[in-house]
Amino acid sequence: MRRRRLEPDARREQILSVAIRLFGSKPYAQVSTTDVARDAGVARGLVNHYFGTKKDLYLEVVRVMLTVPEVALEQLPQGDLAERADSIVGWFLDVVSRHSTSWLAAIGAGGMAGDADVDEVIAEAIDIAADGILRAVGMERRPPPALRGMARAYVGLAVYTAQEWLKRGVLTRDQVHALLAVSLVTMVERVFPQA
Amino acid sequence: MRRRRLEPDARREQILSVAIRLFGSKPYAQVSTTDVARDAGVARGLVNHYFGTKKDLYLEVVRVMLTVPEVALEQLPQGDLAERADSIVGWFLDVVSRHSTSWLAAIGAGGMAGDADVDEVIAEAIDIAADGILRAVGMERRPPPALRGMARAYVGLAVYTAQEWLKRGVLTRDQVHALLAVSLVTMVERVFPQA
DNA sequence: CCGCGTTGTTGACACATCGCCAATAGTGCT
DNA sequence: AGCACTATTGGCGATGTGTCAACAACGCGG
Repeated sequence: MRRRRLEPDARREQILSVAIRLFGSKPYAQVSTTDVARDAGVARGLVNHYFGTKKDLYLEVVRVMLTVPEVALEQLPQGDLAERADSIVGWFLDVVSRHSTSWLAAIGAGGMAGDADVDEVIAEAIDIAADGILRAVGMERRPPPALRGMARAYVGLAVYTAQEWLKRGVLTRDQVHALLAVSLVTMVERVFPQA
Repeated sequence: MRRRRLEPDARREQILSVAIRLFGSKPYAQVSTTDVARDAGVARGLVNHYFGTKKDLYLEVVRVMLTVPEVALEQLPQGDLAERADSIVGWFLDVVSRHSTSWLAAIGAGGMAGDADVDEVIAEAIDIAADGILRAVGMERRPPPALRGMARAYVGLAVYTAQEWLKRGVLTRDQVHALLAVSLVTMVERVFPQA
């Protein structure tokens, strides 16, 4: 058996990419560390050596999957609320549809939702998205907790709606876009002020 | 060792109640059939005998948890849209807050989201809720798929928002109520017509 | 070119959980 | 009381996971 010796960073990267592919195609419980090791052409023990526990590996995967380019959030048009809502929704749908399968698997927690650590990682991603929404619609820099909660709820709407489009296929992109844009304008004008 | 022999229905019911309690307090992976058997004062093999696999048992649990009283959905006030939206939202928040912990655990899939069978059970519950929403706001009996998709997305918003209230505590019930009522009216008037 | 130490890598052991099934022993009936 | 029915048990085999001592690939000095 020929062993190949890689730089730790390279090996870690390689195993991680295999894990991303597997966790992106099957739920958590249906992916064994043996699968990851086999596909990476590596002993199972090495996976634990680099990532600790299986859940730790999964946390890394989810982190990568949910890390979306934050770019182009600053260069939003300076038009009125409706225009800004339109463009932020379009940006969100672009990001989601680009790597839809892995994104959906991650946001659905691929079978580990309810676990405290996994929930925390997902919550962070939703927080980032919610803050992006708030900034895009011209909210203050330091929003009160209630306002952020409302923004997170809106992100939840966006997630569910995107699933109806990408997973179920019962909505078109235009319908999703309209639903989210209208909802966002309504929330900004009539709900957010209550916080 | 003293054995006690029960009627199959009674034993099944007893084991199920224990499973509901455990799955309601910990995610799927952290509940072993050994735990269920021990708390039920029963051999582990008996759990498999009555429910088959562990996932089958979990499916039963989720089914029970998400089965909410469909009552009082017919006796909604016949006022205008805003009034009907108000009362359906109030009813939803009542149901959710009554058995909040178990309901949240179930709708979050307690660590099995992504699994096809579990997703199906949850999807059925959301379907029922979505149809209830559509009927409450006076929609047709046989809504087109797109319309049901939009209604399901709204249910998703309700779920996320309820979590911000019950789990995070950053929103008050009044704020949640306002958010959901306003959103529902907006969707019925300006989004649903597109389907 | 050859030992030699560093360390990436392996294989196996211990433990936990699950599905399954033959053996066991309550329970009601004659 | 004896018996048949079946609810119930306990253990076996398979699978998955974390850990760790041992192994070997690669760089380096002689």
